[in-house]
Amino acid sequence: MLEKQFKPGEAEQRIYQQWEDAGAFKSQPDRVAAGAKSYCIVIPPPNVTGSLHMGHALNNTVQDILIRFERMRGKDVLWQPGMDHAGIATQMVVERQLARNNEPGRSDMGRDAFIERVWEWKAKSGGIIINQLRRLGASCDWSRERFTMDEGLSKAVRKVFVELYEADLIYRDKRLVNWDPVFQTAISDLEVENIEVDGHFWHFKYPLENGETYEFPIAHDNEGEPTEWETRDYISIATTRPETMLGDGAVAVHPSDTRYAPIVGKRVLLPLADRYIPIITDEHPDPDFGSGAVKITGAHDFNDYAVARRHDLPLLIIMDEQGAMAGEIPKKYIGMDRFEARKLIVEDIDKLGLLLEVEDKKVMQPFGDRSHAVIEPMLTDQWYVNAKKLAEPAIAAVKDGRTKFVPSNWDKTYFQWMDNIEPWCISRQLWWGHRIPVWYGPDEKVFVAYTSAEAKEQAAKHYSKTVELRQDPDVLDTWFSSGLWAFSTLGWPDKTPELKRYYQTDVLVTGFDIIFFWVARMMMMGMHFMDEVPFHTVYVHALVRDEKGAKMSKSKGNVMDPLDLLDGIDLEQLVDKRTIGLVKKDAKAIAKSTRKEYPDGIPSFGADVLRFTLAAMAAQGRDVRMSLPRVEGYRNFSTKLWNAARFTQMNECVRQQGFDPSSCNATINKWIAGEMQKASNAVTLAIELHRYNEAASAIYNFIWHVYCDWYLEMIKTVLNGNDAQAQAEARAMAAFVLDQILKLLHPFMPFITEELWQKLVEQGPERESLLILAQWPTFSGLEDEAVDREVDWLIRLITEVRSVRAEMNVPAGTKVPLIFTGAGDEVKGWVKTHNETLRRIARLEELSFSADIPDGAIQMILDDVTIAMSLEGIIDVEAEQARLNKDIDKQRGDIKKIEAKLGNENFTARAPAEVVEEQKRRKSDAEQAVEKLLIALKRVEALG
RNA sequence: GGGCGCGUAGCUCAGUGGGAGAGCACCUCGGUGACAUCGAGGGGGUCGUAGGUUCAAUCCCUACCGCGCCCA
Repeated sequence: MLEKQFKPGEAEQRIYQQWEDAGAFKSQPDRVAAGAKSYCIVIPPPNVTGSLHMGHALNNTVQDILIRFERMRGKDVLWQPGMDHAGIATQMVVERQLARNNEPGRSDMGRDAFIERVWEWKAKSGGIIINQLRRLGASCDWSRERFTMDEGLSKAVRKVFVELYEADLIYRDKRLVNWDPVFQTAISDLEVENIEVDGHFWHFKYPLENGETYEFPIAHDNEGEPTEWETRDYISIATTRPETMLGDGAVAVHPSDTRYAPIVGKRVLLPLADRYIPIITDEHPDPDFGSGAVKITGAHDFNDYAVARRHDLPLLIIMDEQGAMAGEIPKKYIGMDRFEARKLIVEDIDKLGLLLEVEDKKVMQPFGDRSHAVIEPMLTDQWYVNAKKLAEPAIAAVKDGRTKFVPSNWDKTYFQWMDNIEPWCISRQLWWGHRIPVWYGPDEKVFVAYTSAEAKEQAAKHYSKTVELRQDPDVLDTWFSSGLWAFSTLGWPDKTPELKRYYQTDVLVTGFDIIFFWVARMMMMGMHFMDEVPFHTVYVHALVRDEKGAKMSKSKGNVMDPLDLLDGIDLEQLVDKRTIGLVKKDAKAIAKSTRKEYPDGIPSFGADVLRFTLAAMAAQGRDVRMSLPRVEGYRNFSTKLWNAARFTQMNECVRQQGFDPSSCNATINKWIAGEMQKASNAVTLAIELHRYNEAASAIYNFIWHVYCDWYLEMIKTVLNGNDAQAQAEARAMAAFVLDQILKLLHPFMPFITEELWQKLVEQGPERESLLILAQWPTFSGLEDEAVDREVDWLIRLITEVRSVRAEMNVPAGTKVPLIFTGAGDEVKGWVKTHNETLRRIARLEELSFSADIPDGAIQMILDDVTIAMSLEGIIDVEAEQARLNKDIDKQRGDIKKIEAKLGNENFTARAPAEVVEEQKRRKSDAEQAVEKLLIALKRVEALG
């Protein structure tokens, strides 16, 4: 006998172990031999430093739904798991650990020792997330787990680098990059977050050479013509970053800006630096913004860099790798931090009498997404991928539909990025990562090779003698290796059977935030090296937000940890967790709101409930708002299923070997067979279309509102009755449908369904396999229109009786007789057949037929039949009149609306015939109802 | 400035060119041999605003208002 409740905490780990022991997660090549298709998903590799958040939970729930679904459909399924090495993040974690332990830092211990240390860290503390994914129920083939720094994947990386270099698609270049002064490495555009902060706009005077002057307009009339001028011996420039002025190479004005026309070509004195720089014209300055004159600091600003290149201006580097002032600038600033220097430079300019004005201004400032340091544009030598070239086939592949985005509008995002793609800077000044396979000779000649031995060989050939080579100290961007993920994990560059079987993979499931980072790069690499798209479908799911729609973030204190929903957490622990590491003021506010929102902490829901909630809320194109009441609702749903199973068990609903659902005689069994077929088709189709919320709601409704609310209720008569044959049929059918329910629900709620699957064998035949390996249901031919009509009538009758009873205050316990008037043979037959069931469910006494409606009865109209509910004693005449009148009004309202339509010639002439027919049918139904209701009303009035 | 998306019941959200839906919340009744994490019944919406297309618009188109995200 089943326990009273399902206990996820106890069951989940046990069941997961069973799956693994049975090898259920492993791919099944033998299925291919038997004619089945292969199906493959590569996991978006989580970060080795990462831990599970709601986004992962949603992402992996969706993947697991697909994987379990296709596995049950008999495909040879591979869900390829793994992690990426997360260059910056991991290096940061280990460096912090060293600092905390007062151990020698990275540079003190040296490169090899440090890398060894990172591996140690990984072995001990890395990859927490993998176990968290297991907790969620993810059925990845863990025997194939890969890591981007594995030997095989590293080999792939080297091959890709060498081949792209040889194809001129990788090159070295001196360009401006985003420089992270904390990690002292270049980072890509995508790793920069632009955030609006409070800043200032400083206005400086740059004096003209030799005290020259010009007339500058300071007032204008309505037409914009200048009316007043002043004589100036300077040009006014404005900047949000004064410290960069030491590196200015020119002042630029727009060619159409007549105000400055007299001084274009002249020179100004660059204050503090005591250099003369030219005034030039360029399209870049906006005449309407600030003074219209812009200082040009080519080596420290992306826009200025472009201007400097156009005009061949000097690129003066005035900062070092840590963001300290350096280079050919006055001695007093050298070595000073950039923000200190900013203050001092403003002061010094002020002292010179050249500070015009300081404005408060919101400025967009670039921050490193890992270090949160202000990013500096820096002129450095880096390695680049010619992304523009690689993007061409990747763009074409989406244009012609070889890869489809779901929902489809994401292709716009993809195109927008790909069409404007910039060279991809792939070198990073880090130690943790794939070392760039480039060696330099004594004369800086570049040798690109798979190994240092090969490089030496090349060099020996080139120089005709043995020379010392120096390997490039840098490593590659992490995304360079994860861009290969879809084929490197399958064994590429070796020609493995897995590569052949699973590439191209099927669906990529991802959040939109990494379309650029990852999807685009996998598309480019896949097209170039495999000559085929890496996946035919990219399913883009939403962001998980809090219940108010805010992005979850530590600083807002609204983060919901998926594991807390699985295991539960008490209030104090939750408060601690949310406030740790925050400044006091924030911590206090967050503690308060947390206490208010979760006065009892969070109860334990288990993985099934979390998964179902995420699936049910994952409507395409909309964010998921995680709310506790919703989670509770789905917990109740799982309990409902559990109790339904207990019910079948108590009633000896035992599965029958080889049971055929089309073999049933009883209407109700035929009906549930049809409903089961509809539900199974709906779930299947919805998953195929990636409409997970629709799939979830189809199975939810079938279980709760069809199987439990009606089917189980209706067969109780038979189950408790004396007809052994009917009883056997109902038992077998109830058990059979429950089995199908477990299968249909399994991709969403794997644990509870597997548990029931196994526990429901106390009687009946053994299971052939675990549920995870059972066959997905497909049915046809089980629907029967006549049966549906009959059961629909029963349901409407019962609902009507219940409704009227409640409305007329007939006590729930009172059994009342029902008299049918005007019933045809069909209805008479139905009533006879289901007599007992009707009496039990609707709490009725005797069901009889009569030509006359008795006086003093409550009257109901069901199609063409009037049904009287006789009560002992007197009915409330007024209430009954009101009830009937209300219904009449409603029906008449409907009739009026329909008449308006039918009276419109355009409608009858142009609308499809079936639509017109439908309206006519509805009208006559309503008229019939009104007619009967009026008679009923008259009868009641006669009483009064 | 460019792009994407969202305004539907008190809340959270589905949905559809032809009779407005769910869950939660709310109100009433109910300890009835699966289930009170339950059952039965009920109230509640001019589907953001204004135009247009159409026989017909909550749905398609346009504009506007409000909100969110991404990119510059």
